[in-house]
Amino acid sequence: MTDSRLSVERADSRRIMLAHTLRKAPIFSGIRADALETLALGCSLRQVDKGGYLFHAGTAADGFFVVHAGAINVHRVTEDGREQVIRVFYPGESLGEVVIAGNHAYPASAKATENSQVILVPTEFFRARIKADPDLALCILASMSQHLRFLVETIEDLKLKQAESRVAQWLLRQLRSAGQDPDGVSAFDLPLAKHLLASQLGITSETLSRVFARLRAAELLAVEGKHLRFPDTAGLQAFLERAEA
Amino acid sequence: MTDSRLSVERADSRRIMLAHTLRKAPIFSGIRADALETLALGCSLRQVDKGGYLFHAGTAADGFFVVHAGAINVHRVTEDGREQVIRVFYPGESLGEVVIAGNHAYPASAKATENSQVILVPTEFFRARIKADPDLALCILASMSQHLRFLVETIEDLKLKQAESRVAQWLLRQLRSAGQDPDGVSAFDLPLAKHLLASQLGITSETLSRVFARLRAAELLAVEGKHLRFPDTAGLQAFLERAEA
DNA sequence: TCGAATGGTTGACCGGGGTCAAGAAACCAG
DNA sequence: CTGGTTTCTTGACCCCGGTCAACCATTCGA
Repeated sequence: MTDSRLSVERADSRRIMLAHTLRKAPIFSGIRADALETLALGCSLRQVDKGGYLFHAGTAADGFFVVHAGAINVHRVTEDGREQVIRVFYPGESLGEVVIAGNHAYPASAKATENSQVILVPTEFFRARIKADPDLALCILASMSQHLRFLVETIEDLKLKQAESRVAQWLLRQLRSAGQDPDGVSAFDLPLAKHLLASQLGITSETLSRVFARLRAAELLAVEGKHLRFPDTAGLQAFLERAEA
Repeated sequence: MTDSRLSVERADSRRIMLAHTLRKAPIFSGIRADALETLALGCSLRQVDKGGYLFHAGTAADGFFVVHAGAINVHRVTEDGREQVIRVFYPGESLGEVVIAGNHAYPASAKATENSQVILVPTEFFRARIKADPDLALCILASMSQHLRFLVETIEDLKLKQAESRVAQWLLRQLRSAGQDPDGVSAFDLPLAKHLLASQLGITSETLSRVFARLRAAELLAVEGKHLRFPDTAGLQAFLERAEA
């Protein structure tokens, strides 16, 4: 029965791969390795091509997701078709945990902005796992807290700050999370298309272009395609503090 | 030892009162009565005068709160002093659950907009209770999911809808949640000052005034101080659908 | 190799809503 | 009633940023 042996091996390596990805996800950082492997047994890997949807706002919930590769754009769409990006998720990050509580649908839509792989953690399966291991509930709680903080800050920014501040702030945050020295010359590559960044910041791509142009004129930024260099991060910081408000 | 007996009786009646309020809070709707009374033992009632703060953004977390009476305004303040209301909470609603996960501070500030009483559920105590009764974690999860949905919708509204739509939408929601027949003549009293409502909707009080004036001109609304009457709710609904975008 | 599609930049225009300022109205305490 | 707050309304003005449109720069499939 070579066939059956083969499929067992495949299932096994798949489980190990899933568990490996789950372990790298911050949401499960507090979970023991064996518990994670058990969890991985109920999960599945989904391939989503660029532009493909993981789910639509208002549709029934399969479960929540952990990004394995690629990038997932979570957004709302109005009746007349305009989009507001809520946030873009990258490998290791989790989204849609909101469906674990209650039988509600997703509050937003999610689509891949590049070819992606995501791990689906099915709602019912995960709920059952929570009963066995209540720590899992705390994982979700912690992750949702993070999301909540992010959303609260976003709301403040959207109404209380202008386009320039939001862009400068975002740039400085990226610099920091890229681990660069905050007061030296540094640079990074944009992880998403500019029009998506614009939407996430609540502005149009035209406005983003103009802000970049102004920062370039002030010699605080150099743009080469997706590659951004910052000749004067301290100056950018000062610019932000001046523009703040 | 009349003194001690008295204090026991006081503590007893206080516990019963707290448990009673907690039972009415949607967040604990799934919890058994005896478990709630145990929970009430670790909680305390706080009086907050109008204008007084429950907590400030960034400060260490005591725990989360359930509103017993009054109204609590959760908001963010920028460095230059401007405020953005995130949401106003009324009796039965809970806020600050975000501090249950992790040792982080509150993401926003909360102050009473009228003399209020709130129940404090201390972080450490509640965490201990979760271990004894994991269902409590699910309560928090459900409540945070609600908040998350609310925030996501707020973000969409702030960027994608105009002042008129937001006001009309808010009015119609209030009408519905006031349990009024949605297609008859109806009315309600504003539960908060107009400038607060304006801030929650992400506009200035001047703009709110102007929107009210326009609705009045269209004979969709009559304003008498805090009392709002709606001679034509169907018309208001139509107005919203027209203005949506 | 050449369109066609996609993404980005720039300019001209304009409108929603913010700001400032002056009243009006409501709400007190004396 | 009266003077002082606080809250709300209305008008005049103007600026940020959205929209529309033209124009590059890349990428990609045929």
